[in-house]
Amino acid sequence: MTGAFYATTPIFYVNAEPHIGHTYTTVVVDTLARYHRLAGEKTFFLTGSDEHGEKIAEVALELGETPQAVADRYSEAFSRTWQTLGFSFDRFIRTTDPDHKQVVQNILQKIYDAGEIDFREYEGLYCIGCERFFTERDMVGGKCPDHDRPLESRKESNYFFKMTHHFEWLIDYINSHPDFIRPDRYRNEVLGMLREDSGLGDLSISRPKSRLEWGIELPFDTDYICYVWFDALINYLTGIGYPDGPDFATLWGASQHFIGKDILKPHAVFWPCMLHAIGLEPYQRLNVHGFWNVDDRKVSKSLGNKIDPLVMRDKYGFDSFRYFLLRDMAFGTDSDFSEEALVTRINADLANNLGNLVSRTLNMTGRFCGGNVPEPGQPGAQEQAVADAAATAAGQVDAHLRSCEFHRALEVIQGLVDTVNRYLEARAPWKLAKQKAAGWQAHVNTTLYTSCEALRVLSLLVAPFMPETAPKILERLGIPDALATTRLPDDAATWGSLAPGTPTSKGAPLFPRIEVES
RNA sequence: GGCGGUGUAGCUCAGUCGGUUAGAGCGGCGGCUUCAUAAGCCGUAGGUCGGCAGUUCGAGUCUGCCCACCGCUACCA
Repeated sequence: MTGAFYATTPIFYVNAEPHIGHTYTTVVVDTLARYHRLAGEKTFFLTGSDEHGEKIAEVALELGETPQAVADRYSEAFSRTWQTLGFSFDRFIRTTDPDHKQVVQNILQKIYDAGEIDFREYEGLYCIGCERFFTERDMVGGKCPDHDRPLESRKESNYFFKMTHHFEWLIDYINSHPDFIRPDRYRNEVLGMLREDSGLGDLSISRPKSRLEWGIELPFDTDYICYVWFDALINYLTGIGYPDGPDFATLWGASQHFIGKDILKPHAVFWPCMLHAIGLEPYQRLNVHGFWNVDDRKVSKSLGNKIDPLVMRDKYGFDSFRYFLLRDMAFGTDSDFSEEALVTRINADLANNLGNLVSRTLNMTGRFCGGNVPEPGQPGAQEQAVADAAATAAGQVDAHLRSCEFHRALEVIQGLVDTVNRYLEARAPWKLAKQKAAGWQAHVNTTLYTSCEALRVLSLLVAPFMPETAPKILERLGIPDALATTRLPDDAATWGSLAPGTPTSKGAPLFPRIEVES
């Protein structure tokens, strides 16, 4: 086992149902986790739910239930959906988990003892929706612009994490570690946030119990609970056994967070400062992606244009949906989702190209080679070209995945499919089989061996992206358990491991073409 | 107002250190083919590279200004 990979999604606030944004982040991390596992790295994939705070307490009050009961139900909805979609997470953490509570309290006490926390009085206008105080300039017409609800005047004494003391260090760290936050555009934004005139101050990390009881109690003042972000971010440590779990050091040294751009500030500023105060190395990397717009508009409750991943799964198959999400968004930028674009992509890439290549290859293997992987003859220049293309593709997919260029990786895979389709066209085994000229069988055998072997490579390369599809192809190639022993990228780059004589089966179309009524 | 981003073929986008005829996919059109999911292959489609000016032997690719959209941020109200 070489290398390690620890990847996280945000923990999702449990007052909403999973939509395309949550799903995208999780698809990204799932794909990477699967790849790194296939690469033989020690891999841990963490996702979960964020359950404390006023919104949950409010809902509980309205329903006459306990906050815990509300959180249980919402969290269950998330975790069940994630399981149904087949995500390969290693733990679904909840901020109400006992070990998390303990870790948060340990850390609070630790940095309190280190003098990193102040007690201050603060007065201001507060939005329950945002769970934060507003300054005059933040509000629009006396209301919170995001939640369109009146602000409440509050005067509170609270505990503050002396975050600003760490800014100088953080600026230096970001400047000396170019890959700490990527893509670059977000790195620049963070540096902007940290400029002296940005107004970013110390971080309030508590709420008095008189206002809110639903949270983790401060160990040094039982009249207070911990503010949500401080609580939530620490899940990334709890999830892998901080402080002395057996894998903690290894995994933390290989930690990568994946977030949407809306929560850049807590992850790029609060969190590194917290880690610095705790005395831990910063996470290895923060990966920030853009938003999916739907039908050219922002996703919003009022528009009702949320995309439910379960509906997409039932309608198109989740592998196809995953493929679209990863293929049509350049990581970091915003993209547009529409069912029309989804169908176009599925038909072009999956039905017409990949799926059809599987069909024609295995059909001919059945008709012209008795259904078994044929014994190839001496490879010629054409065969060598296909083998070279496969090896090149394996290396490129590896590189692109490691730099979060999923769309590029899938382009490369699609390019390999094109290469094999062109190869078949050039070899035209169906012609040879019909004419039955001298030596036709050897020619056809070599051709179909090459094509079958290319399918084997394609299956491996596609496995992290489409975890349901890859095993289906491998099963038809007669090697259903291949993934269990696969090491990427080498096993995809090494030509010729498909054994002649292996029985194949044609099967139904993997991606039936979707006909749209017009 | 400041900072940053984006603006390239009908659509989605590539275009590294400036260099000969500006590229890909999808769609459209023409042809070939029939093993395959009416799939595949080949060939095409002639876009003032947002606008103007400048630097240069030469700019999509650098500079300035302007326009449009987006993000962050500031201030005024």
